[in-house]
Amino acid sequence: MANGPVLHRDDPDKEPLVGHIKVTREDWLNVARDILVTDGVAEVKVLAIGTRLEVSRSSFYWYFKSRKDLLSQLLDDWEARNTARIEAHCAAPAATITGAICNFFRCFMDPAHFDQGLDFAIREWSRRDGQVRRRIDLADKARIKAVTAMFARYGYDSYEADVRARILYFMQLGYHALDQTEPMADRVARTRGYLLGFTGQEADPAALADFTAFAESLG
Amino acid sequence: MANGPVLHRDDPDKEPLVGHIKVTREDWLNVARDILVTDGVAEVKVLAIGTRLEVSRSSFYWYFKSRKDLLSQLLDDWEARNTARIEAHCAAPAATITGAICNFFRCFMDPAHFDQGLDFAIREWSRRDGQVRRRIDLADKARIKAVTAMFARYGYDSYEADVRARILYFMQLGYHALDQTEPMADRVARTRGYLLGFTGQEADPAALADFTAFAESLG
DNA sequence: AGAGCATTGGACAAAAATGTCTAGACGGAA
DNA sequence: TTCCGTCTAGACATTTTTGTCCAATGCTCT
Repeated sequence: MANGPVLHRDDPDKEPLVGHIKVTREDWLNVARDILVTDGVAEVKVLAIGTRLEVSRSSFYWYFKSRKDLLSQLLDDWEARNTARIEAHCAAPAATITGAICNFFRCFMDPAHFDQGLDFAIREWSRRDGQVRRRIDLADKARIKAVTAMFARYGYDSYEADVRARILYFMQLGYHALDQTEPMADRVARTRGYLLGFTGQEADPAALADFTAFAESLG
Repeated sequence: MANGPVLHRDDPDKEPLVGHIKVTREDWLNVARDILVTDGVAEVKVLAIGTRLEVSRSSFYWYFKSRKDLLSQLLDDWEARNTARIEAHCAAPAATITGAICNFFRCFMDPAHFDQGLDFAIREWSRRDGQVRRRIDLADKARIKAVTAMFARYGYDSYEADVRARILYFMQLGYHALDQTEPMADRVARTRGYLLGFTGQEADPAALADFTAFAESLG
């Protein structure tokens, strides 16, 4: 999607090349990012990108040292795009926590503000690459910190703000991280609070005891 | 992980081949599944599997027509494993809905009952393959139907059971589906109920109005 | 118009991955 | 033991993808 420029075509018999527009480094990056999002990192191939840009692979190696170099720059690009957006939206003023949460949602709804597909694709990529994984983890920490601060602004104490931030953030992102190292007990405990509230049983101490016993039995 | 058999080695100077155990179709399938889970479908390569099994690629083509054929059989295998387990756990008897939800959780905690990594890997795979996507969609429908029936057994009406089933199911699986076609308004509306309950503001009509207006403004 | 740089095409090489074919090893049945 | 069906190694062919090199083209500036 969304790679504007049509490119250098010097077939002698074709168009006289009036609107000749060169393929830029950004063009390569844009197409690469699109393929990363739709097909995964394994499909980000030099020839495929070049074909879509209607140029040979040669010019790729003008802008990038290698395929590996391209992937690295793709990561830099993502880092500069998404995390700062979330932080900004969380910091936006609102009269109530409800309004602030709406602000948070808005961030994810405008592709100009946040590319959800890109975030997803890189999260998937991180599963197979330790380097990428480390950068994702740092980004998540920074983002959750921002959401926590948002809740804290409306009077939630440290613990309450943190739990709400994590659930809100992971509900929205789809909890793709799926941290296999996190003990199941923690996930149950965290989910417990939500379920009790949602099922309208928060006043029922028996149900709370059930869940608590269950979570502790996992230790 | 977990590929027991060591294999045919007929180096004349090595071991006399006493415990000769052949590589079976299941061995190929097991290693392929493991690679699918840890590295994604793109990394499921004939040579890689063969190396891990310590046989040449030749015998692969004895059991499978092609790489494509292997992937197809991997899908069949997954279908037979996971969905039925969820349905069984949801149908298990429990005194209260709280207990039933605990049963549901247990299903995901025992790798013998449900391979979460496999489910995740295939969900990811489905993003790039329409055929796979269709099978995942059918599986999700069947599973949510089972969870809905579970809530219904404890007195929730049709709508309430369905909403709770979806949230419980997707919270647990991590909402990997991330259906891009589902309107954002629907997601907000669905999440709204949760958030209102969780933040303890369900008694606040102003907050409810805020969310409702927001969801409707997305029309 | 000419010089110089940025960019590109196309030829070449090499690596990685799939698939085919054949000879042969192994074990069980005749 | 011999024979046959099952399974495997290794050679060969092909396709896909990456990376290198160099000549040539178009643009910009003079």
